[in-house]
Amino acid sequence: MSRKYKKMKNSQLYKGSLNTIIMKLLEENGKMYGYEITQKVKAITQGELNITEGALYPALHKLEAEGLLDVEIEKVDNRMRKYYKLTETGQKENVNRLSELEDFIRNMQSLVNPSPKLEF
Amino acid sequence: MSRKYKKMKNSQLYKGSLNTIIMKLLEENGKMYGYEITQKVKAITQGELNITEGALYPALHKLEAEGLLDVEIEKVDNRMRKYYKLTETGQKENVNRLSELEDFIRNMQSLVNPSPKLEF
DNA sequence: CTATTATGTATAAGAATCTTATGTATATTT
DNA sequence: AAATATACATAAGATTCTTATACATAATAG
Repeated sequence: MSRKYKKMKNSQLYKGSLNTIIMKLLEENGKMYGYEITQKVKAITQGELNITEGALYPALHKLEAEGLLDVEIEKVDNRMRKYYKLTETGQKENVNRLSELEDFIRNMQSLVNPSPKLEF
Repeated sequence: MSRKYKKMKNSQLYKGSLNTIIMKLLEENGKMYGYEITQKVKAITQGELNITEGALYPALHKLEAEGLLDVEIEKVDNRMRKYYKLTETGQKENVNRLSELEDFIRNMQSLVNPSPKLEF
């Protein structure tokens, strides 16, 4: 019964980007555990994106089930940690997803920031 | 019984961005009808993002119900068109959403393209 | 010292958004 | 004459997320 009310309400825009974020962070850091990922994301985005456990853990389990992540359990200070890292398949898939993300960002910028109409 | 198979499977990344896209296009073009929006988006993204009717029409109806869009029916060539435009509230809300989108893009770039670690 | 907060994982119920599949109808092109 | 393009609409199911719990230990605050 800890877990104080944390009203986060991330922008809907982040919906669908969690898997890509997880995989990119794992690529970058080698291995990470769930709680560490939430803290890292919060730090990088200066508190703007707060990944909830209810979203994170199912996502990690799914990526593992799909063979994109490997898990390795450690016990630190008597507390359990599940370290995740990309499998080889995961590394290949990560390349695709980052490429998709670049396309996505480029397309969103085209939509929102159209090249100005030329005046004659 | 037309409707040829159109397998689109947009990247999950676009999930959550439809409302923002709609409102931005309406701000830019004054008024648009549904089908026009799908074609415009396809053109701008060079075919990479294909908005489905099953997503678009419910989204338009919801934005209208929320008071962000106004609708105006016209008949062109004996075919119905429902033109949508931003209400005043919608214009204000659009500013917020575009600002959220900028933050989102910035954050995603930070996550994916971190500033290189300095070496000493 | 005891209550809260931080660290750490997990799942279930429900909301929100989207894909896929239809349905209806007219205009245009093949 | 048939297929495609234009134009709207909704329902079923999938996916992803929020919110609310649950359990457990370590560290900090009052």
